Amino acid sequence: MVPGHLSLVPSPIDNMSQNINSIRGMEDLFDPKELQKWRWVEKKAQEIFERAGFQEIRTPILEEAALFERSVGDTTEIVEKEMYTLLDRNSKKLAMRPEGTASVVRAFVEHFTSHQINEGRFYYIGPMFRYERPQKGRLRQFHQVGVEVFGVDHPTVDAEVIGLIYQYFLELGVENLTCSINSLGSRECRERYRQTLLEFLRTIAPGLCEDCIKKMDRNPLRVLDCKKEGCIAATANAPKILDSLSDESRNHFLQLQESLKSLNIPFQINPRLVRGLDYYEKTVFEFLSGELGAQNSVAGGGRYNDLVKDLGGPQVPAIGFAVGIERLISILHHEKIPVQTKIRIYLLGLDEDSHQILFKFLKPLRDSDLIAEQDFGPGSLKSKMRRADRWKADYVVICGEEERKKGLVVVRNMKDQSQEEVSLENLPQRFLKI
RNA sequence: GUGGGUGUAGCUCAGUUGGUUAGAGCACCAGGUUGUGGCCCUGGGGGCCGUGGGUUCGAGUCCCAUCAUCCACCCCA
Repeated sequence: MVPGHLSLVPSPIDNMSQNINSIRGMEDLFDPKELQKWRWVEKKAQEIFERAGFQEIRTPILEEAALFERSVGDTTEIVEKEMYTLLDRNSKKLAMRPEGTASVVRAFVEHFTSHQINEGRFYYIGPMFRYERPQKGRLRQFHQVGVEVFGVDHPTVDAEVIGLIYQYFLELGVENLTCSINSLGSRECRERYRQTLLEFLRTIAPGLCEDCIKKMDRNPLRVLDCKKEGCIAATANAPKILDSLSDESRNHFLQLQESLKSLNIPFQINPRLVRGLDYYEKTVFEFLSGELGAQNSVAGGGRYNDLVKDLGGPQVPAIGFAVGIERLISILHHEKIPVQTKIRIYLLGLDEDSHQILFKFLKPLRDSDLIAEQDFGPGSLKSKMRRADRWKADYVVICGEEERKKGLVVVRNMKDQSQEEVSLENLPQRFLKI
């Protein structure tokens, strides 16, 4: 170390013995049962959304930070406080995506609208990143499945989209969800409402909490979202956004309700529902679970008719939503998950020569769509059998000196404990008839 | 960023008013037939008691700091 220089970084030697652990709020997934749920959730999403004419899209995790500043909004919590940003080697400011919509819109503008294709239906599955304090239902790396529909501004499409999530939950067997909807109106309605609300809030400001007073001028709508009793009471008589809607927006909202009813989707109107992302307008919605603790929102979304244009594309209306996979999985208790029932075969040799003989069968067995593993480990037959059992083998193929002399192997059925001798030539076929 | 709870074996946790070599269950390993798993029995390995300071003759136990984790606020999926 250079004398006179303070080293803030521990020397490599100090570091040597220190374990490196996963970053807070980011998890390793390796529990087979948990992963089974993940696959099920992902598979169902593919099925349902592809049946509804959506195509998958995979966008990069890293984007220019400006993308999110311009879409999600640079005064939102997500962008202000929670975004993972970094400078690349050219000092370009990048961000790990905190949500999916912005990237999909960026890609849509880049690859579709540039060729006069102004409609499209996309779905995505992938990790999102937000620098928050982890707690129940909240991680720093979490995963979402989401969909975006570009090209139509029609309430029936809103209902279709909400219906798709509803069906998704239904087919996964998730219960106890409530769907809340609201309308923020078009940009014009929203601006008009902002003014009336602001005027109202000023008159009741003394009754609001500190946070709300701070929020008031920057984003007055969010005051309505405050969960403090005092604020809820103080704003009880606040002008309702639904009263500020233009005729067009109001009709849109009413038609949406009609469509939802005809689809038999239960919903409630929550006039205080305001989403934390700036790009929403008109329809917003959210699915809440009663089993999640404080972070009870499993899915949320809304319409964003001006975002495509804001990001440099033509005026293309759109609507989308995202489902939180971790939250979804945590309320997915009753496993209706179809289990894989392939036969598991454990090849167990007792000496080197037997290993060689069995090894010849390993690939053929796997090629016949069976799950096969060979034991090369140390130990007695007893301990090898223990391993086979722990591995949940259906059959164990045993080969030792005795078998080698006779040119056969012993096949043990682990369930009924029966054993039979099978000649080497017949070994792969032995399992095909099961 | 703010508040509260918790950090002892791979996992779930005991650990008395500070007092010898720190415990249990599960898991793991070995043995109980010289070549046969689960159940049972016996034995075994494995802990700088999160980390760093302090008080004390003596700290897993008390004090301070720090880190991690969980829950809540905030915000969101």
